[in-house]
Amino acid sequence: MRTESIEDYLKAIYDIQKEKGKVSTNSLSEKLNVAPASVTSMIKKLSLKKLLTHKRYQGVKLTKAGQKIALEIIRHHRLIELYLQEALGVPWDLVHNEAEKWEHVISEDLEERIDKKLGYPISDPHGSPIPKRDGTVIELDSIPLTDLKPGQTGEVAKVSDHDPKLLRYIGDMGLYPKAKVKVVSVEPFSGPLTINVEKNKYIIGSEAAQYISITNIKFSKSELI
Amino acid sequence: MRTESIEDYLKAIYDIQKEKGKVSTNSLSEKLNVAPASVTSMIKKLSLKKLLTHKRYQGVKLTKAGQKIALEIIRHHRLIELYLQEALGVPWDLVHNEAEKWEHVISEDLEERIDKKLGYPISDPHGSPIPKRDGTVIELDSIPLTDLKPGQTGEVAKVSDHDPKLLRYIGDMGLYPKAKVKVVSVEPFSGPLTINVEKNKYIIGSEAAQYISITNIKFSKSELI
DNA sequence: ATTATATTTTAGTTAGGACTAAAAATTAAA
DNA sequence: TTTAATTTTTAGTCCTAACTAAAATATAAT
Repeated sequence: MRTESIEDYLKAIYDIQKEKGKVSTNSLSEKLNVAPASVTSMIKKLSLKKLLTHKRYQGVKLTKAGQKIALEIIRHHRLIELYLQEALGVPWDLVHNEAEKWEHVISEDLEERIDKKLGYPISDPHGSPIPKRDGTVIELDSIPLTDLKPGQTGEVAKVSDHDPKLLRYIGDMGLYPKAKVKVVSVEPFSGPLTINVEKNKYIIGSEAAQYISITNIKFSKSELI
Repeated sequence: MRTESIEDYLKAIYDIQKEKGKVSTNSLSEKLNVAPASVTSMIKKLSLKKLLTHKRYQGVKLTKAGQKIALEIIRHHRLIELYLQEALGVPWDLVHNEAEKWEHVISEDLEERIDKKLGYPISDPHGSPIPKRDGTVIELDSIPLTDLKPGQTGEVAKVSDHDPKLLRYIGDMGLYPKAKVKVVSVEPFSGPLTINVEKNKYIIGSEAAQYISITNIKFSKSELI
């Protein structure tokens, strides 16, 4: 059987694999907010179902079958996020939680209708790519805003979507995907960054800046962008 | 806690109460497709939670609190059905199953957005009234199509929504809510009915006709409607 | 190399919600 | 009213997926 819980685990594994490479029991425990022991037993089950492989103390890895399910759910999630924003005006800091539930119960037929309605989009409101039905995903490479040097410009590729408060903060500065950013200065010791977003100047803490990914990086001498 | 299962029971109880008056353990068992023994234990739990009262061998009755939840879920269900049809073109025989899942996970905020988008509608695609947020429901009274006598006309108030095949059959004859119907003749021994729908003539079995409710009944001598 | 720390797993519970089989209570029929 | 049929409840299991506490294994530090 394919429970909601199983889908959540597979999705989490996919995400962590992408982010950190290694998927440990503890990282899953933290991401899913369950005790490590619970993760162990679920890993055992998923392994039996051949949805992942597991080497003790070296983490887990999705099989083809496991990844297929993970991508299907992620596709649901991101299509739903975008749909809620576009069609129903749900603010971008709330779409995530709503999608988190709906993603498990939407039919393939409805998924297809939504996809069509949106014109077969390639990314969600936070800039993450929407996997295709066949499991293709195009991840653009990007680096954290904190890695830019003063004088460098780029555009927002994606932002982390898990904390609504953070999203509201980021949104207030206009840091949506595709927004042009220039780093004006960076304070030492992980201090705040002074940036220009489109024509406006902001100061942003490195904590928050970490969650913003930038692509298309260039160097610019101009005061503006 | 308010689980999906609990919500399903409360909804089923509300429906049966409306339909048959008495809500027995067996009727719930049948409607929910679970064993009678399972119903008994759930009734015990819901009774403890003060969501219903129960007199042995006389059935259950929702409390105010129980009815409130039931109506909230039914409201979700019907709003979602209509939304899927209107906004995404989901055919009316499929909206029920889709809504059956989504109804449990939609937020009140999203419910409100959908309600607004639809212009605060009063009934779903099958003609059932959409309860208001405050728990108000306006049920129009109507009788089964099988109860009409030859020569009587009326309009479709609502149709049963549980069987997609039945709905497709009904839909093919144009028997949507508000459609004008005239009963031309009725064969004895629960035989088929000859009816006019708008301008077209059909023969429909009494089995199917039972699930179509008619309102606004009049007598007409005209051949047409 | 030995100790300390961190990570993972085992063992044993718990809660929700279903099931079957059998007993008990109620209603209907003879 | 006694028997028969129906309805409901008990009793005991099972499965999923969480939990805590304690044991085992790996990694890091002295």
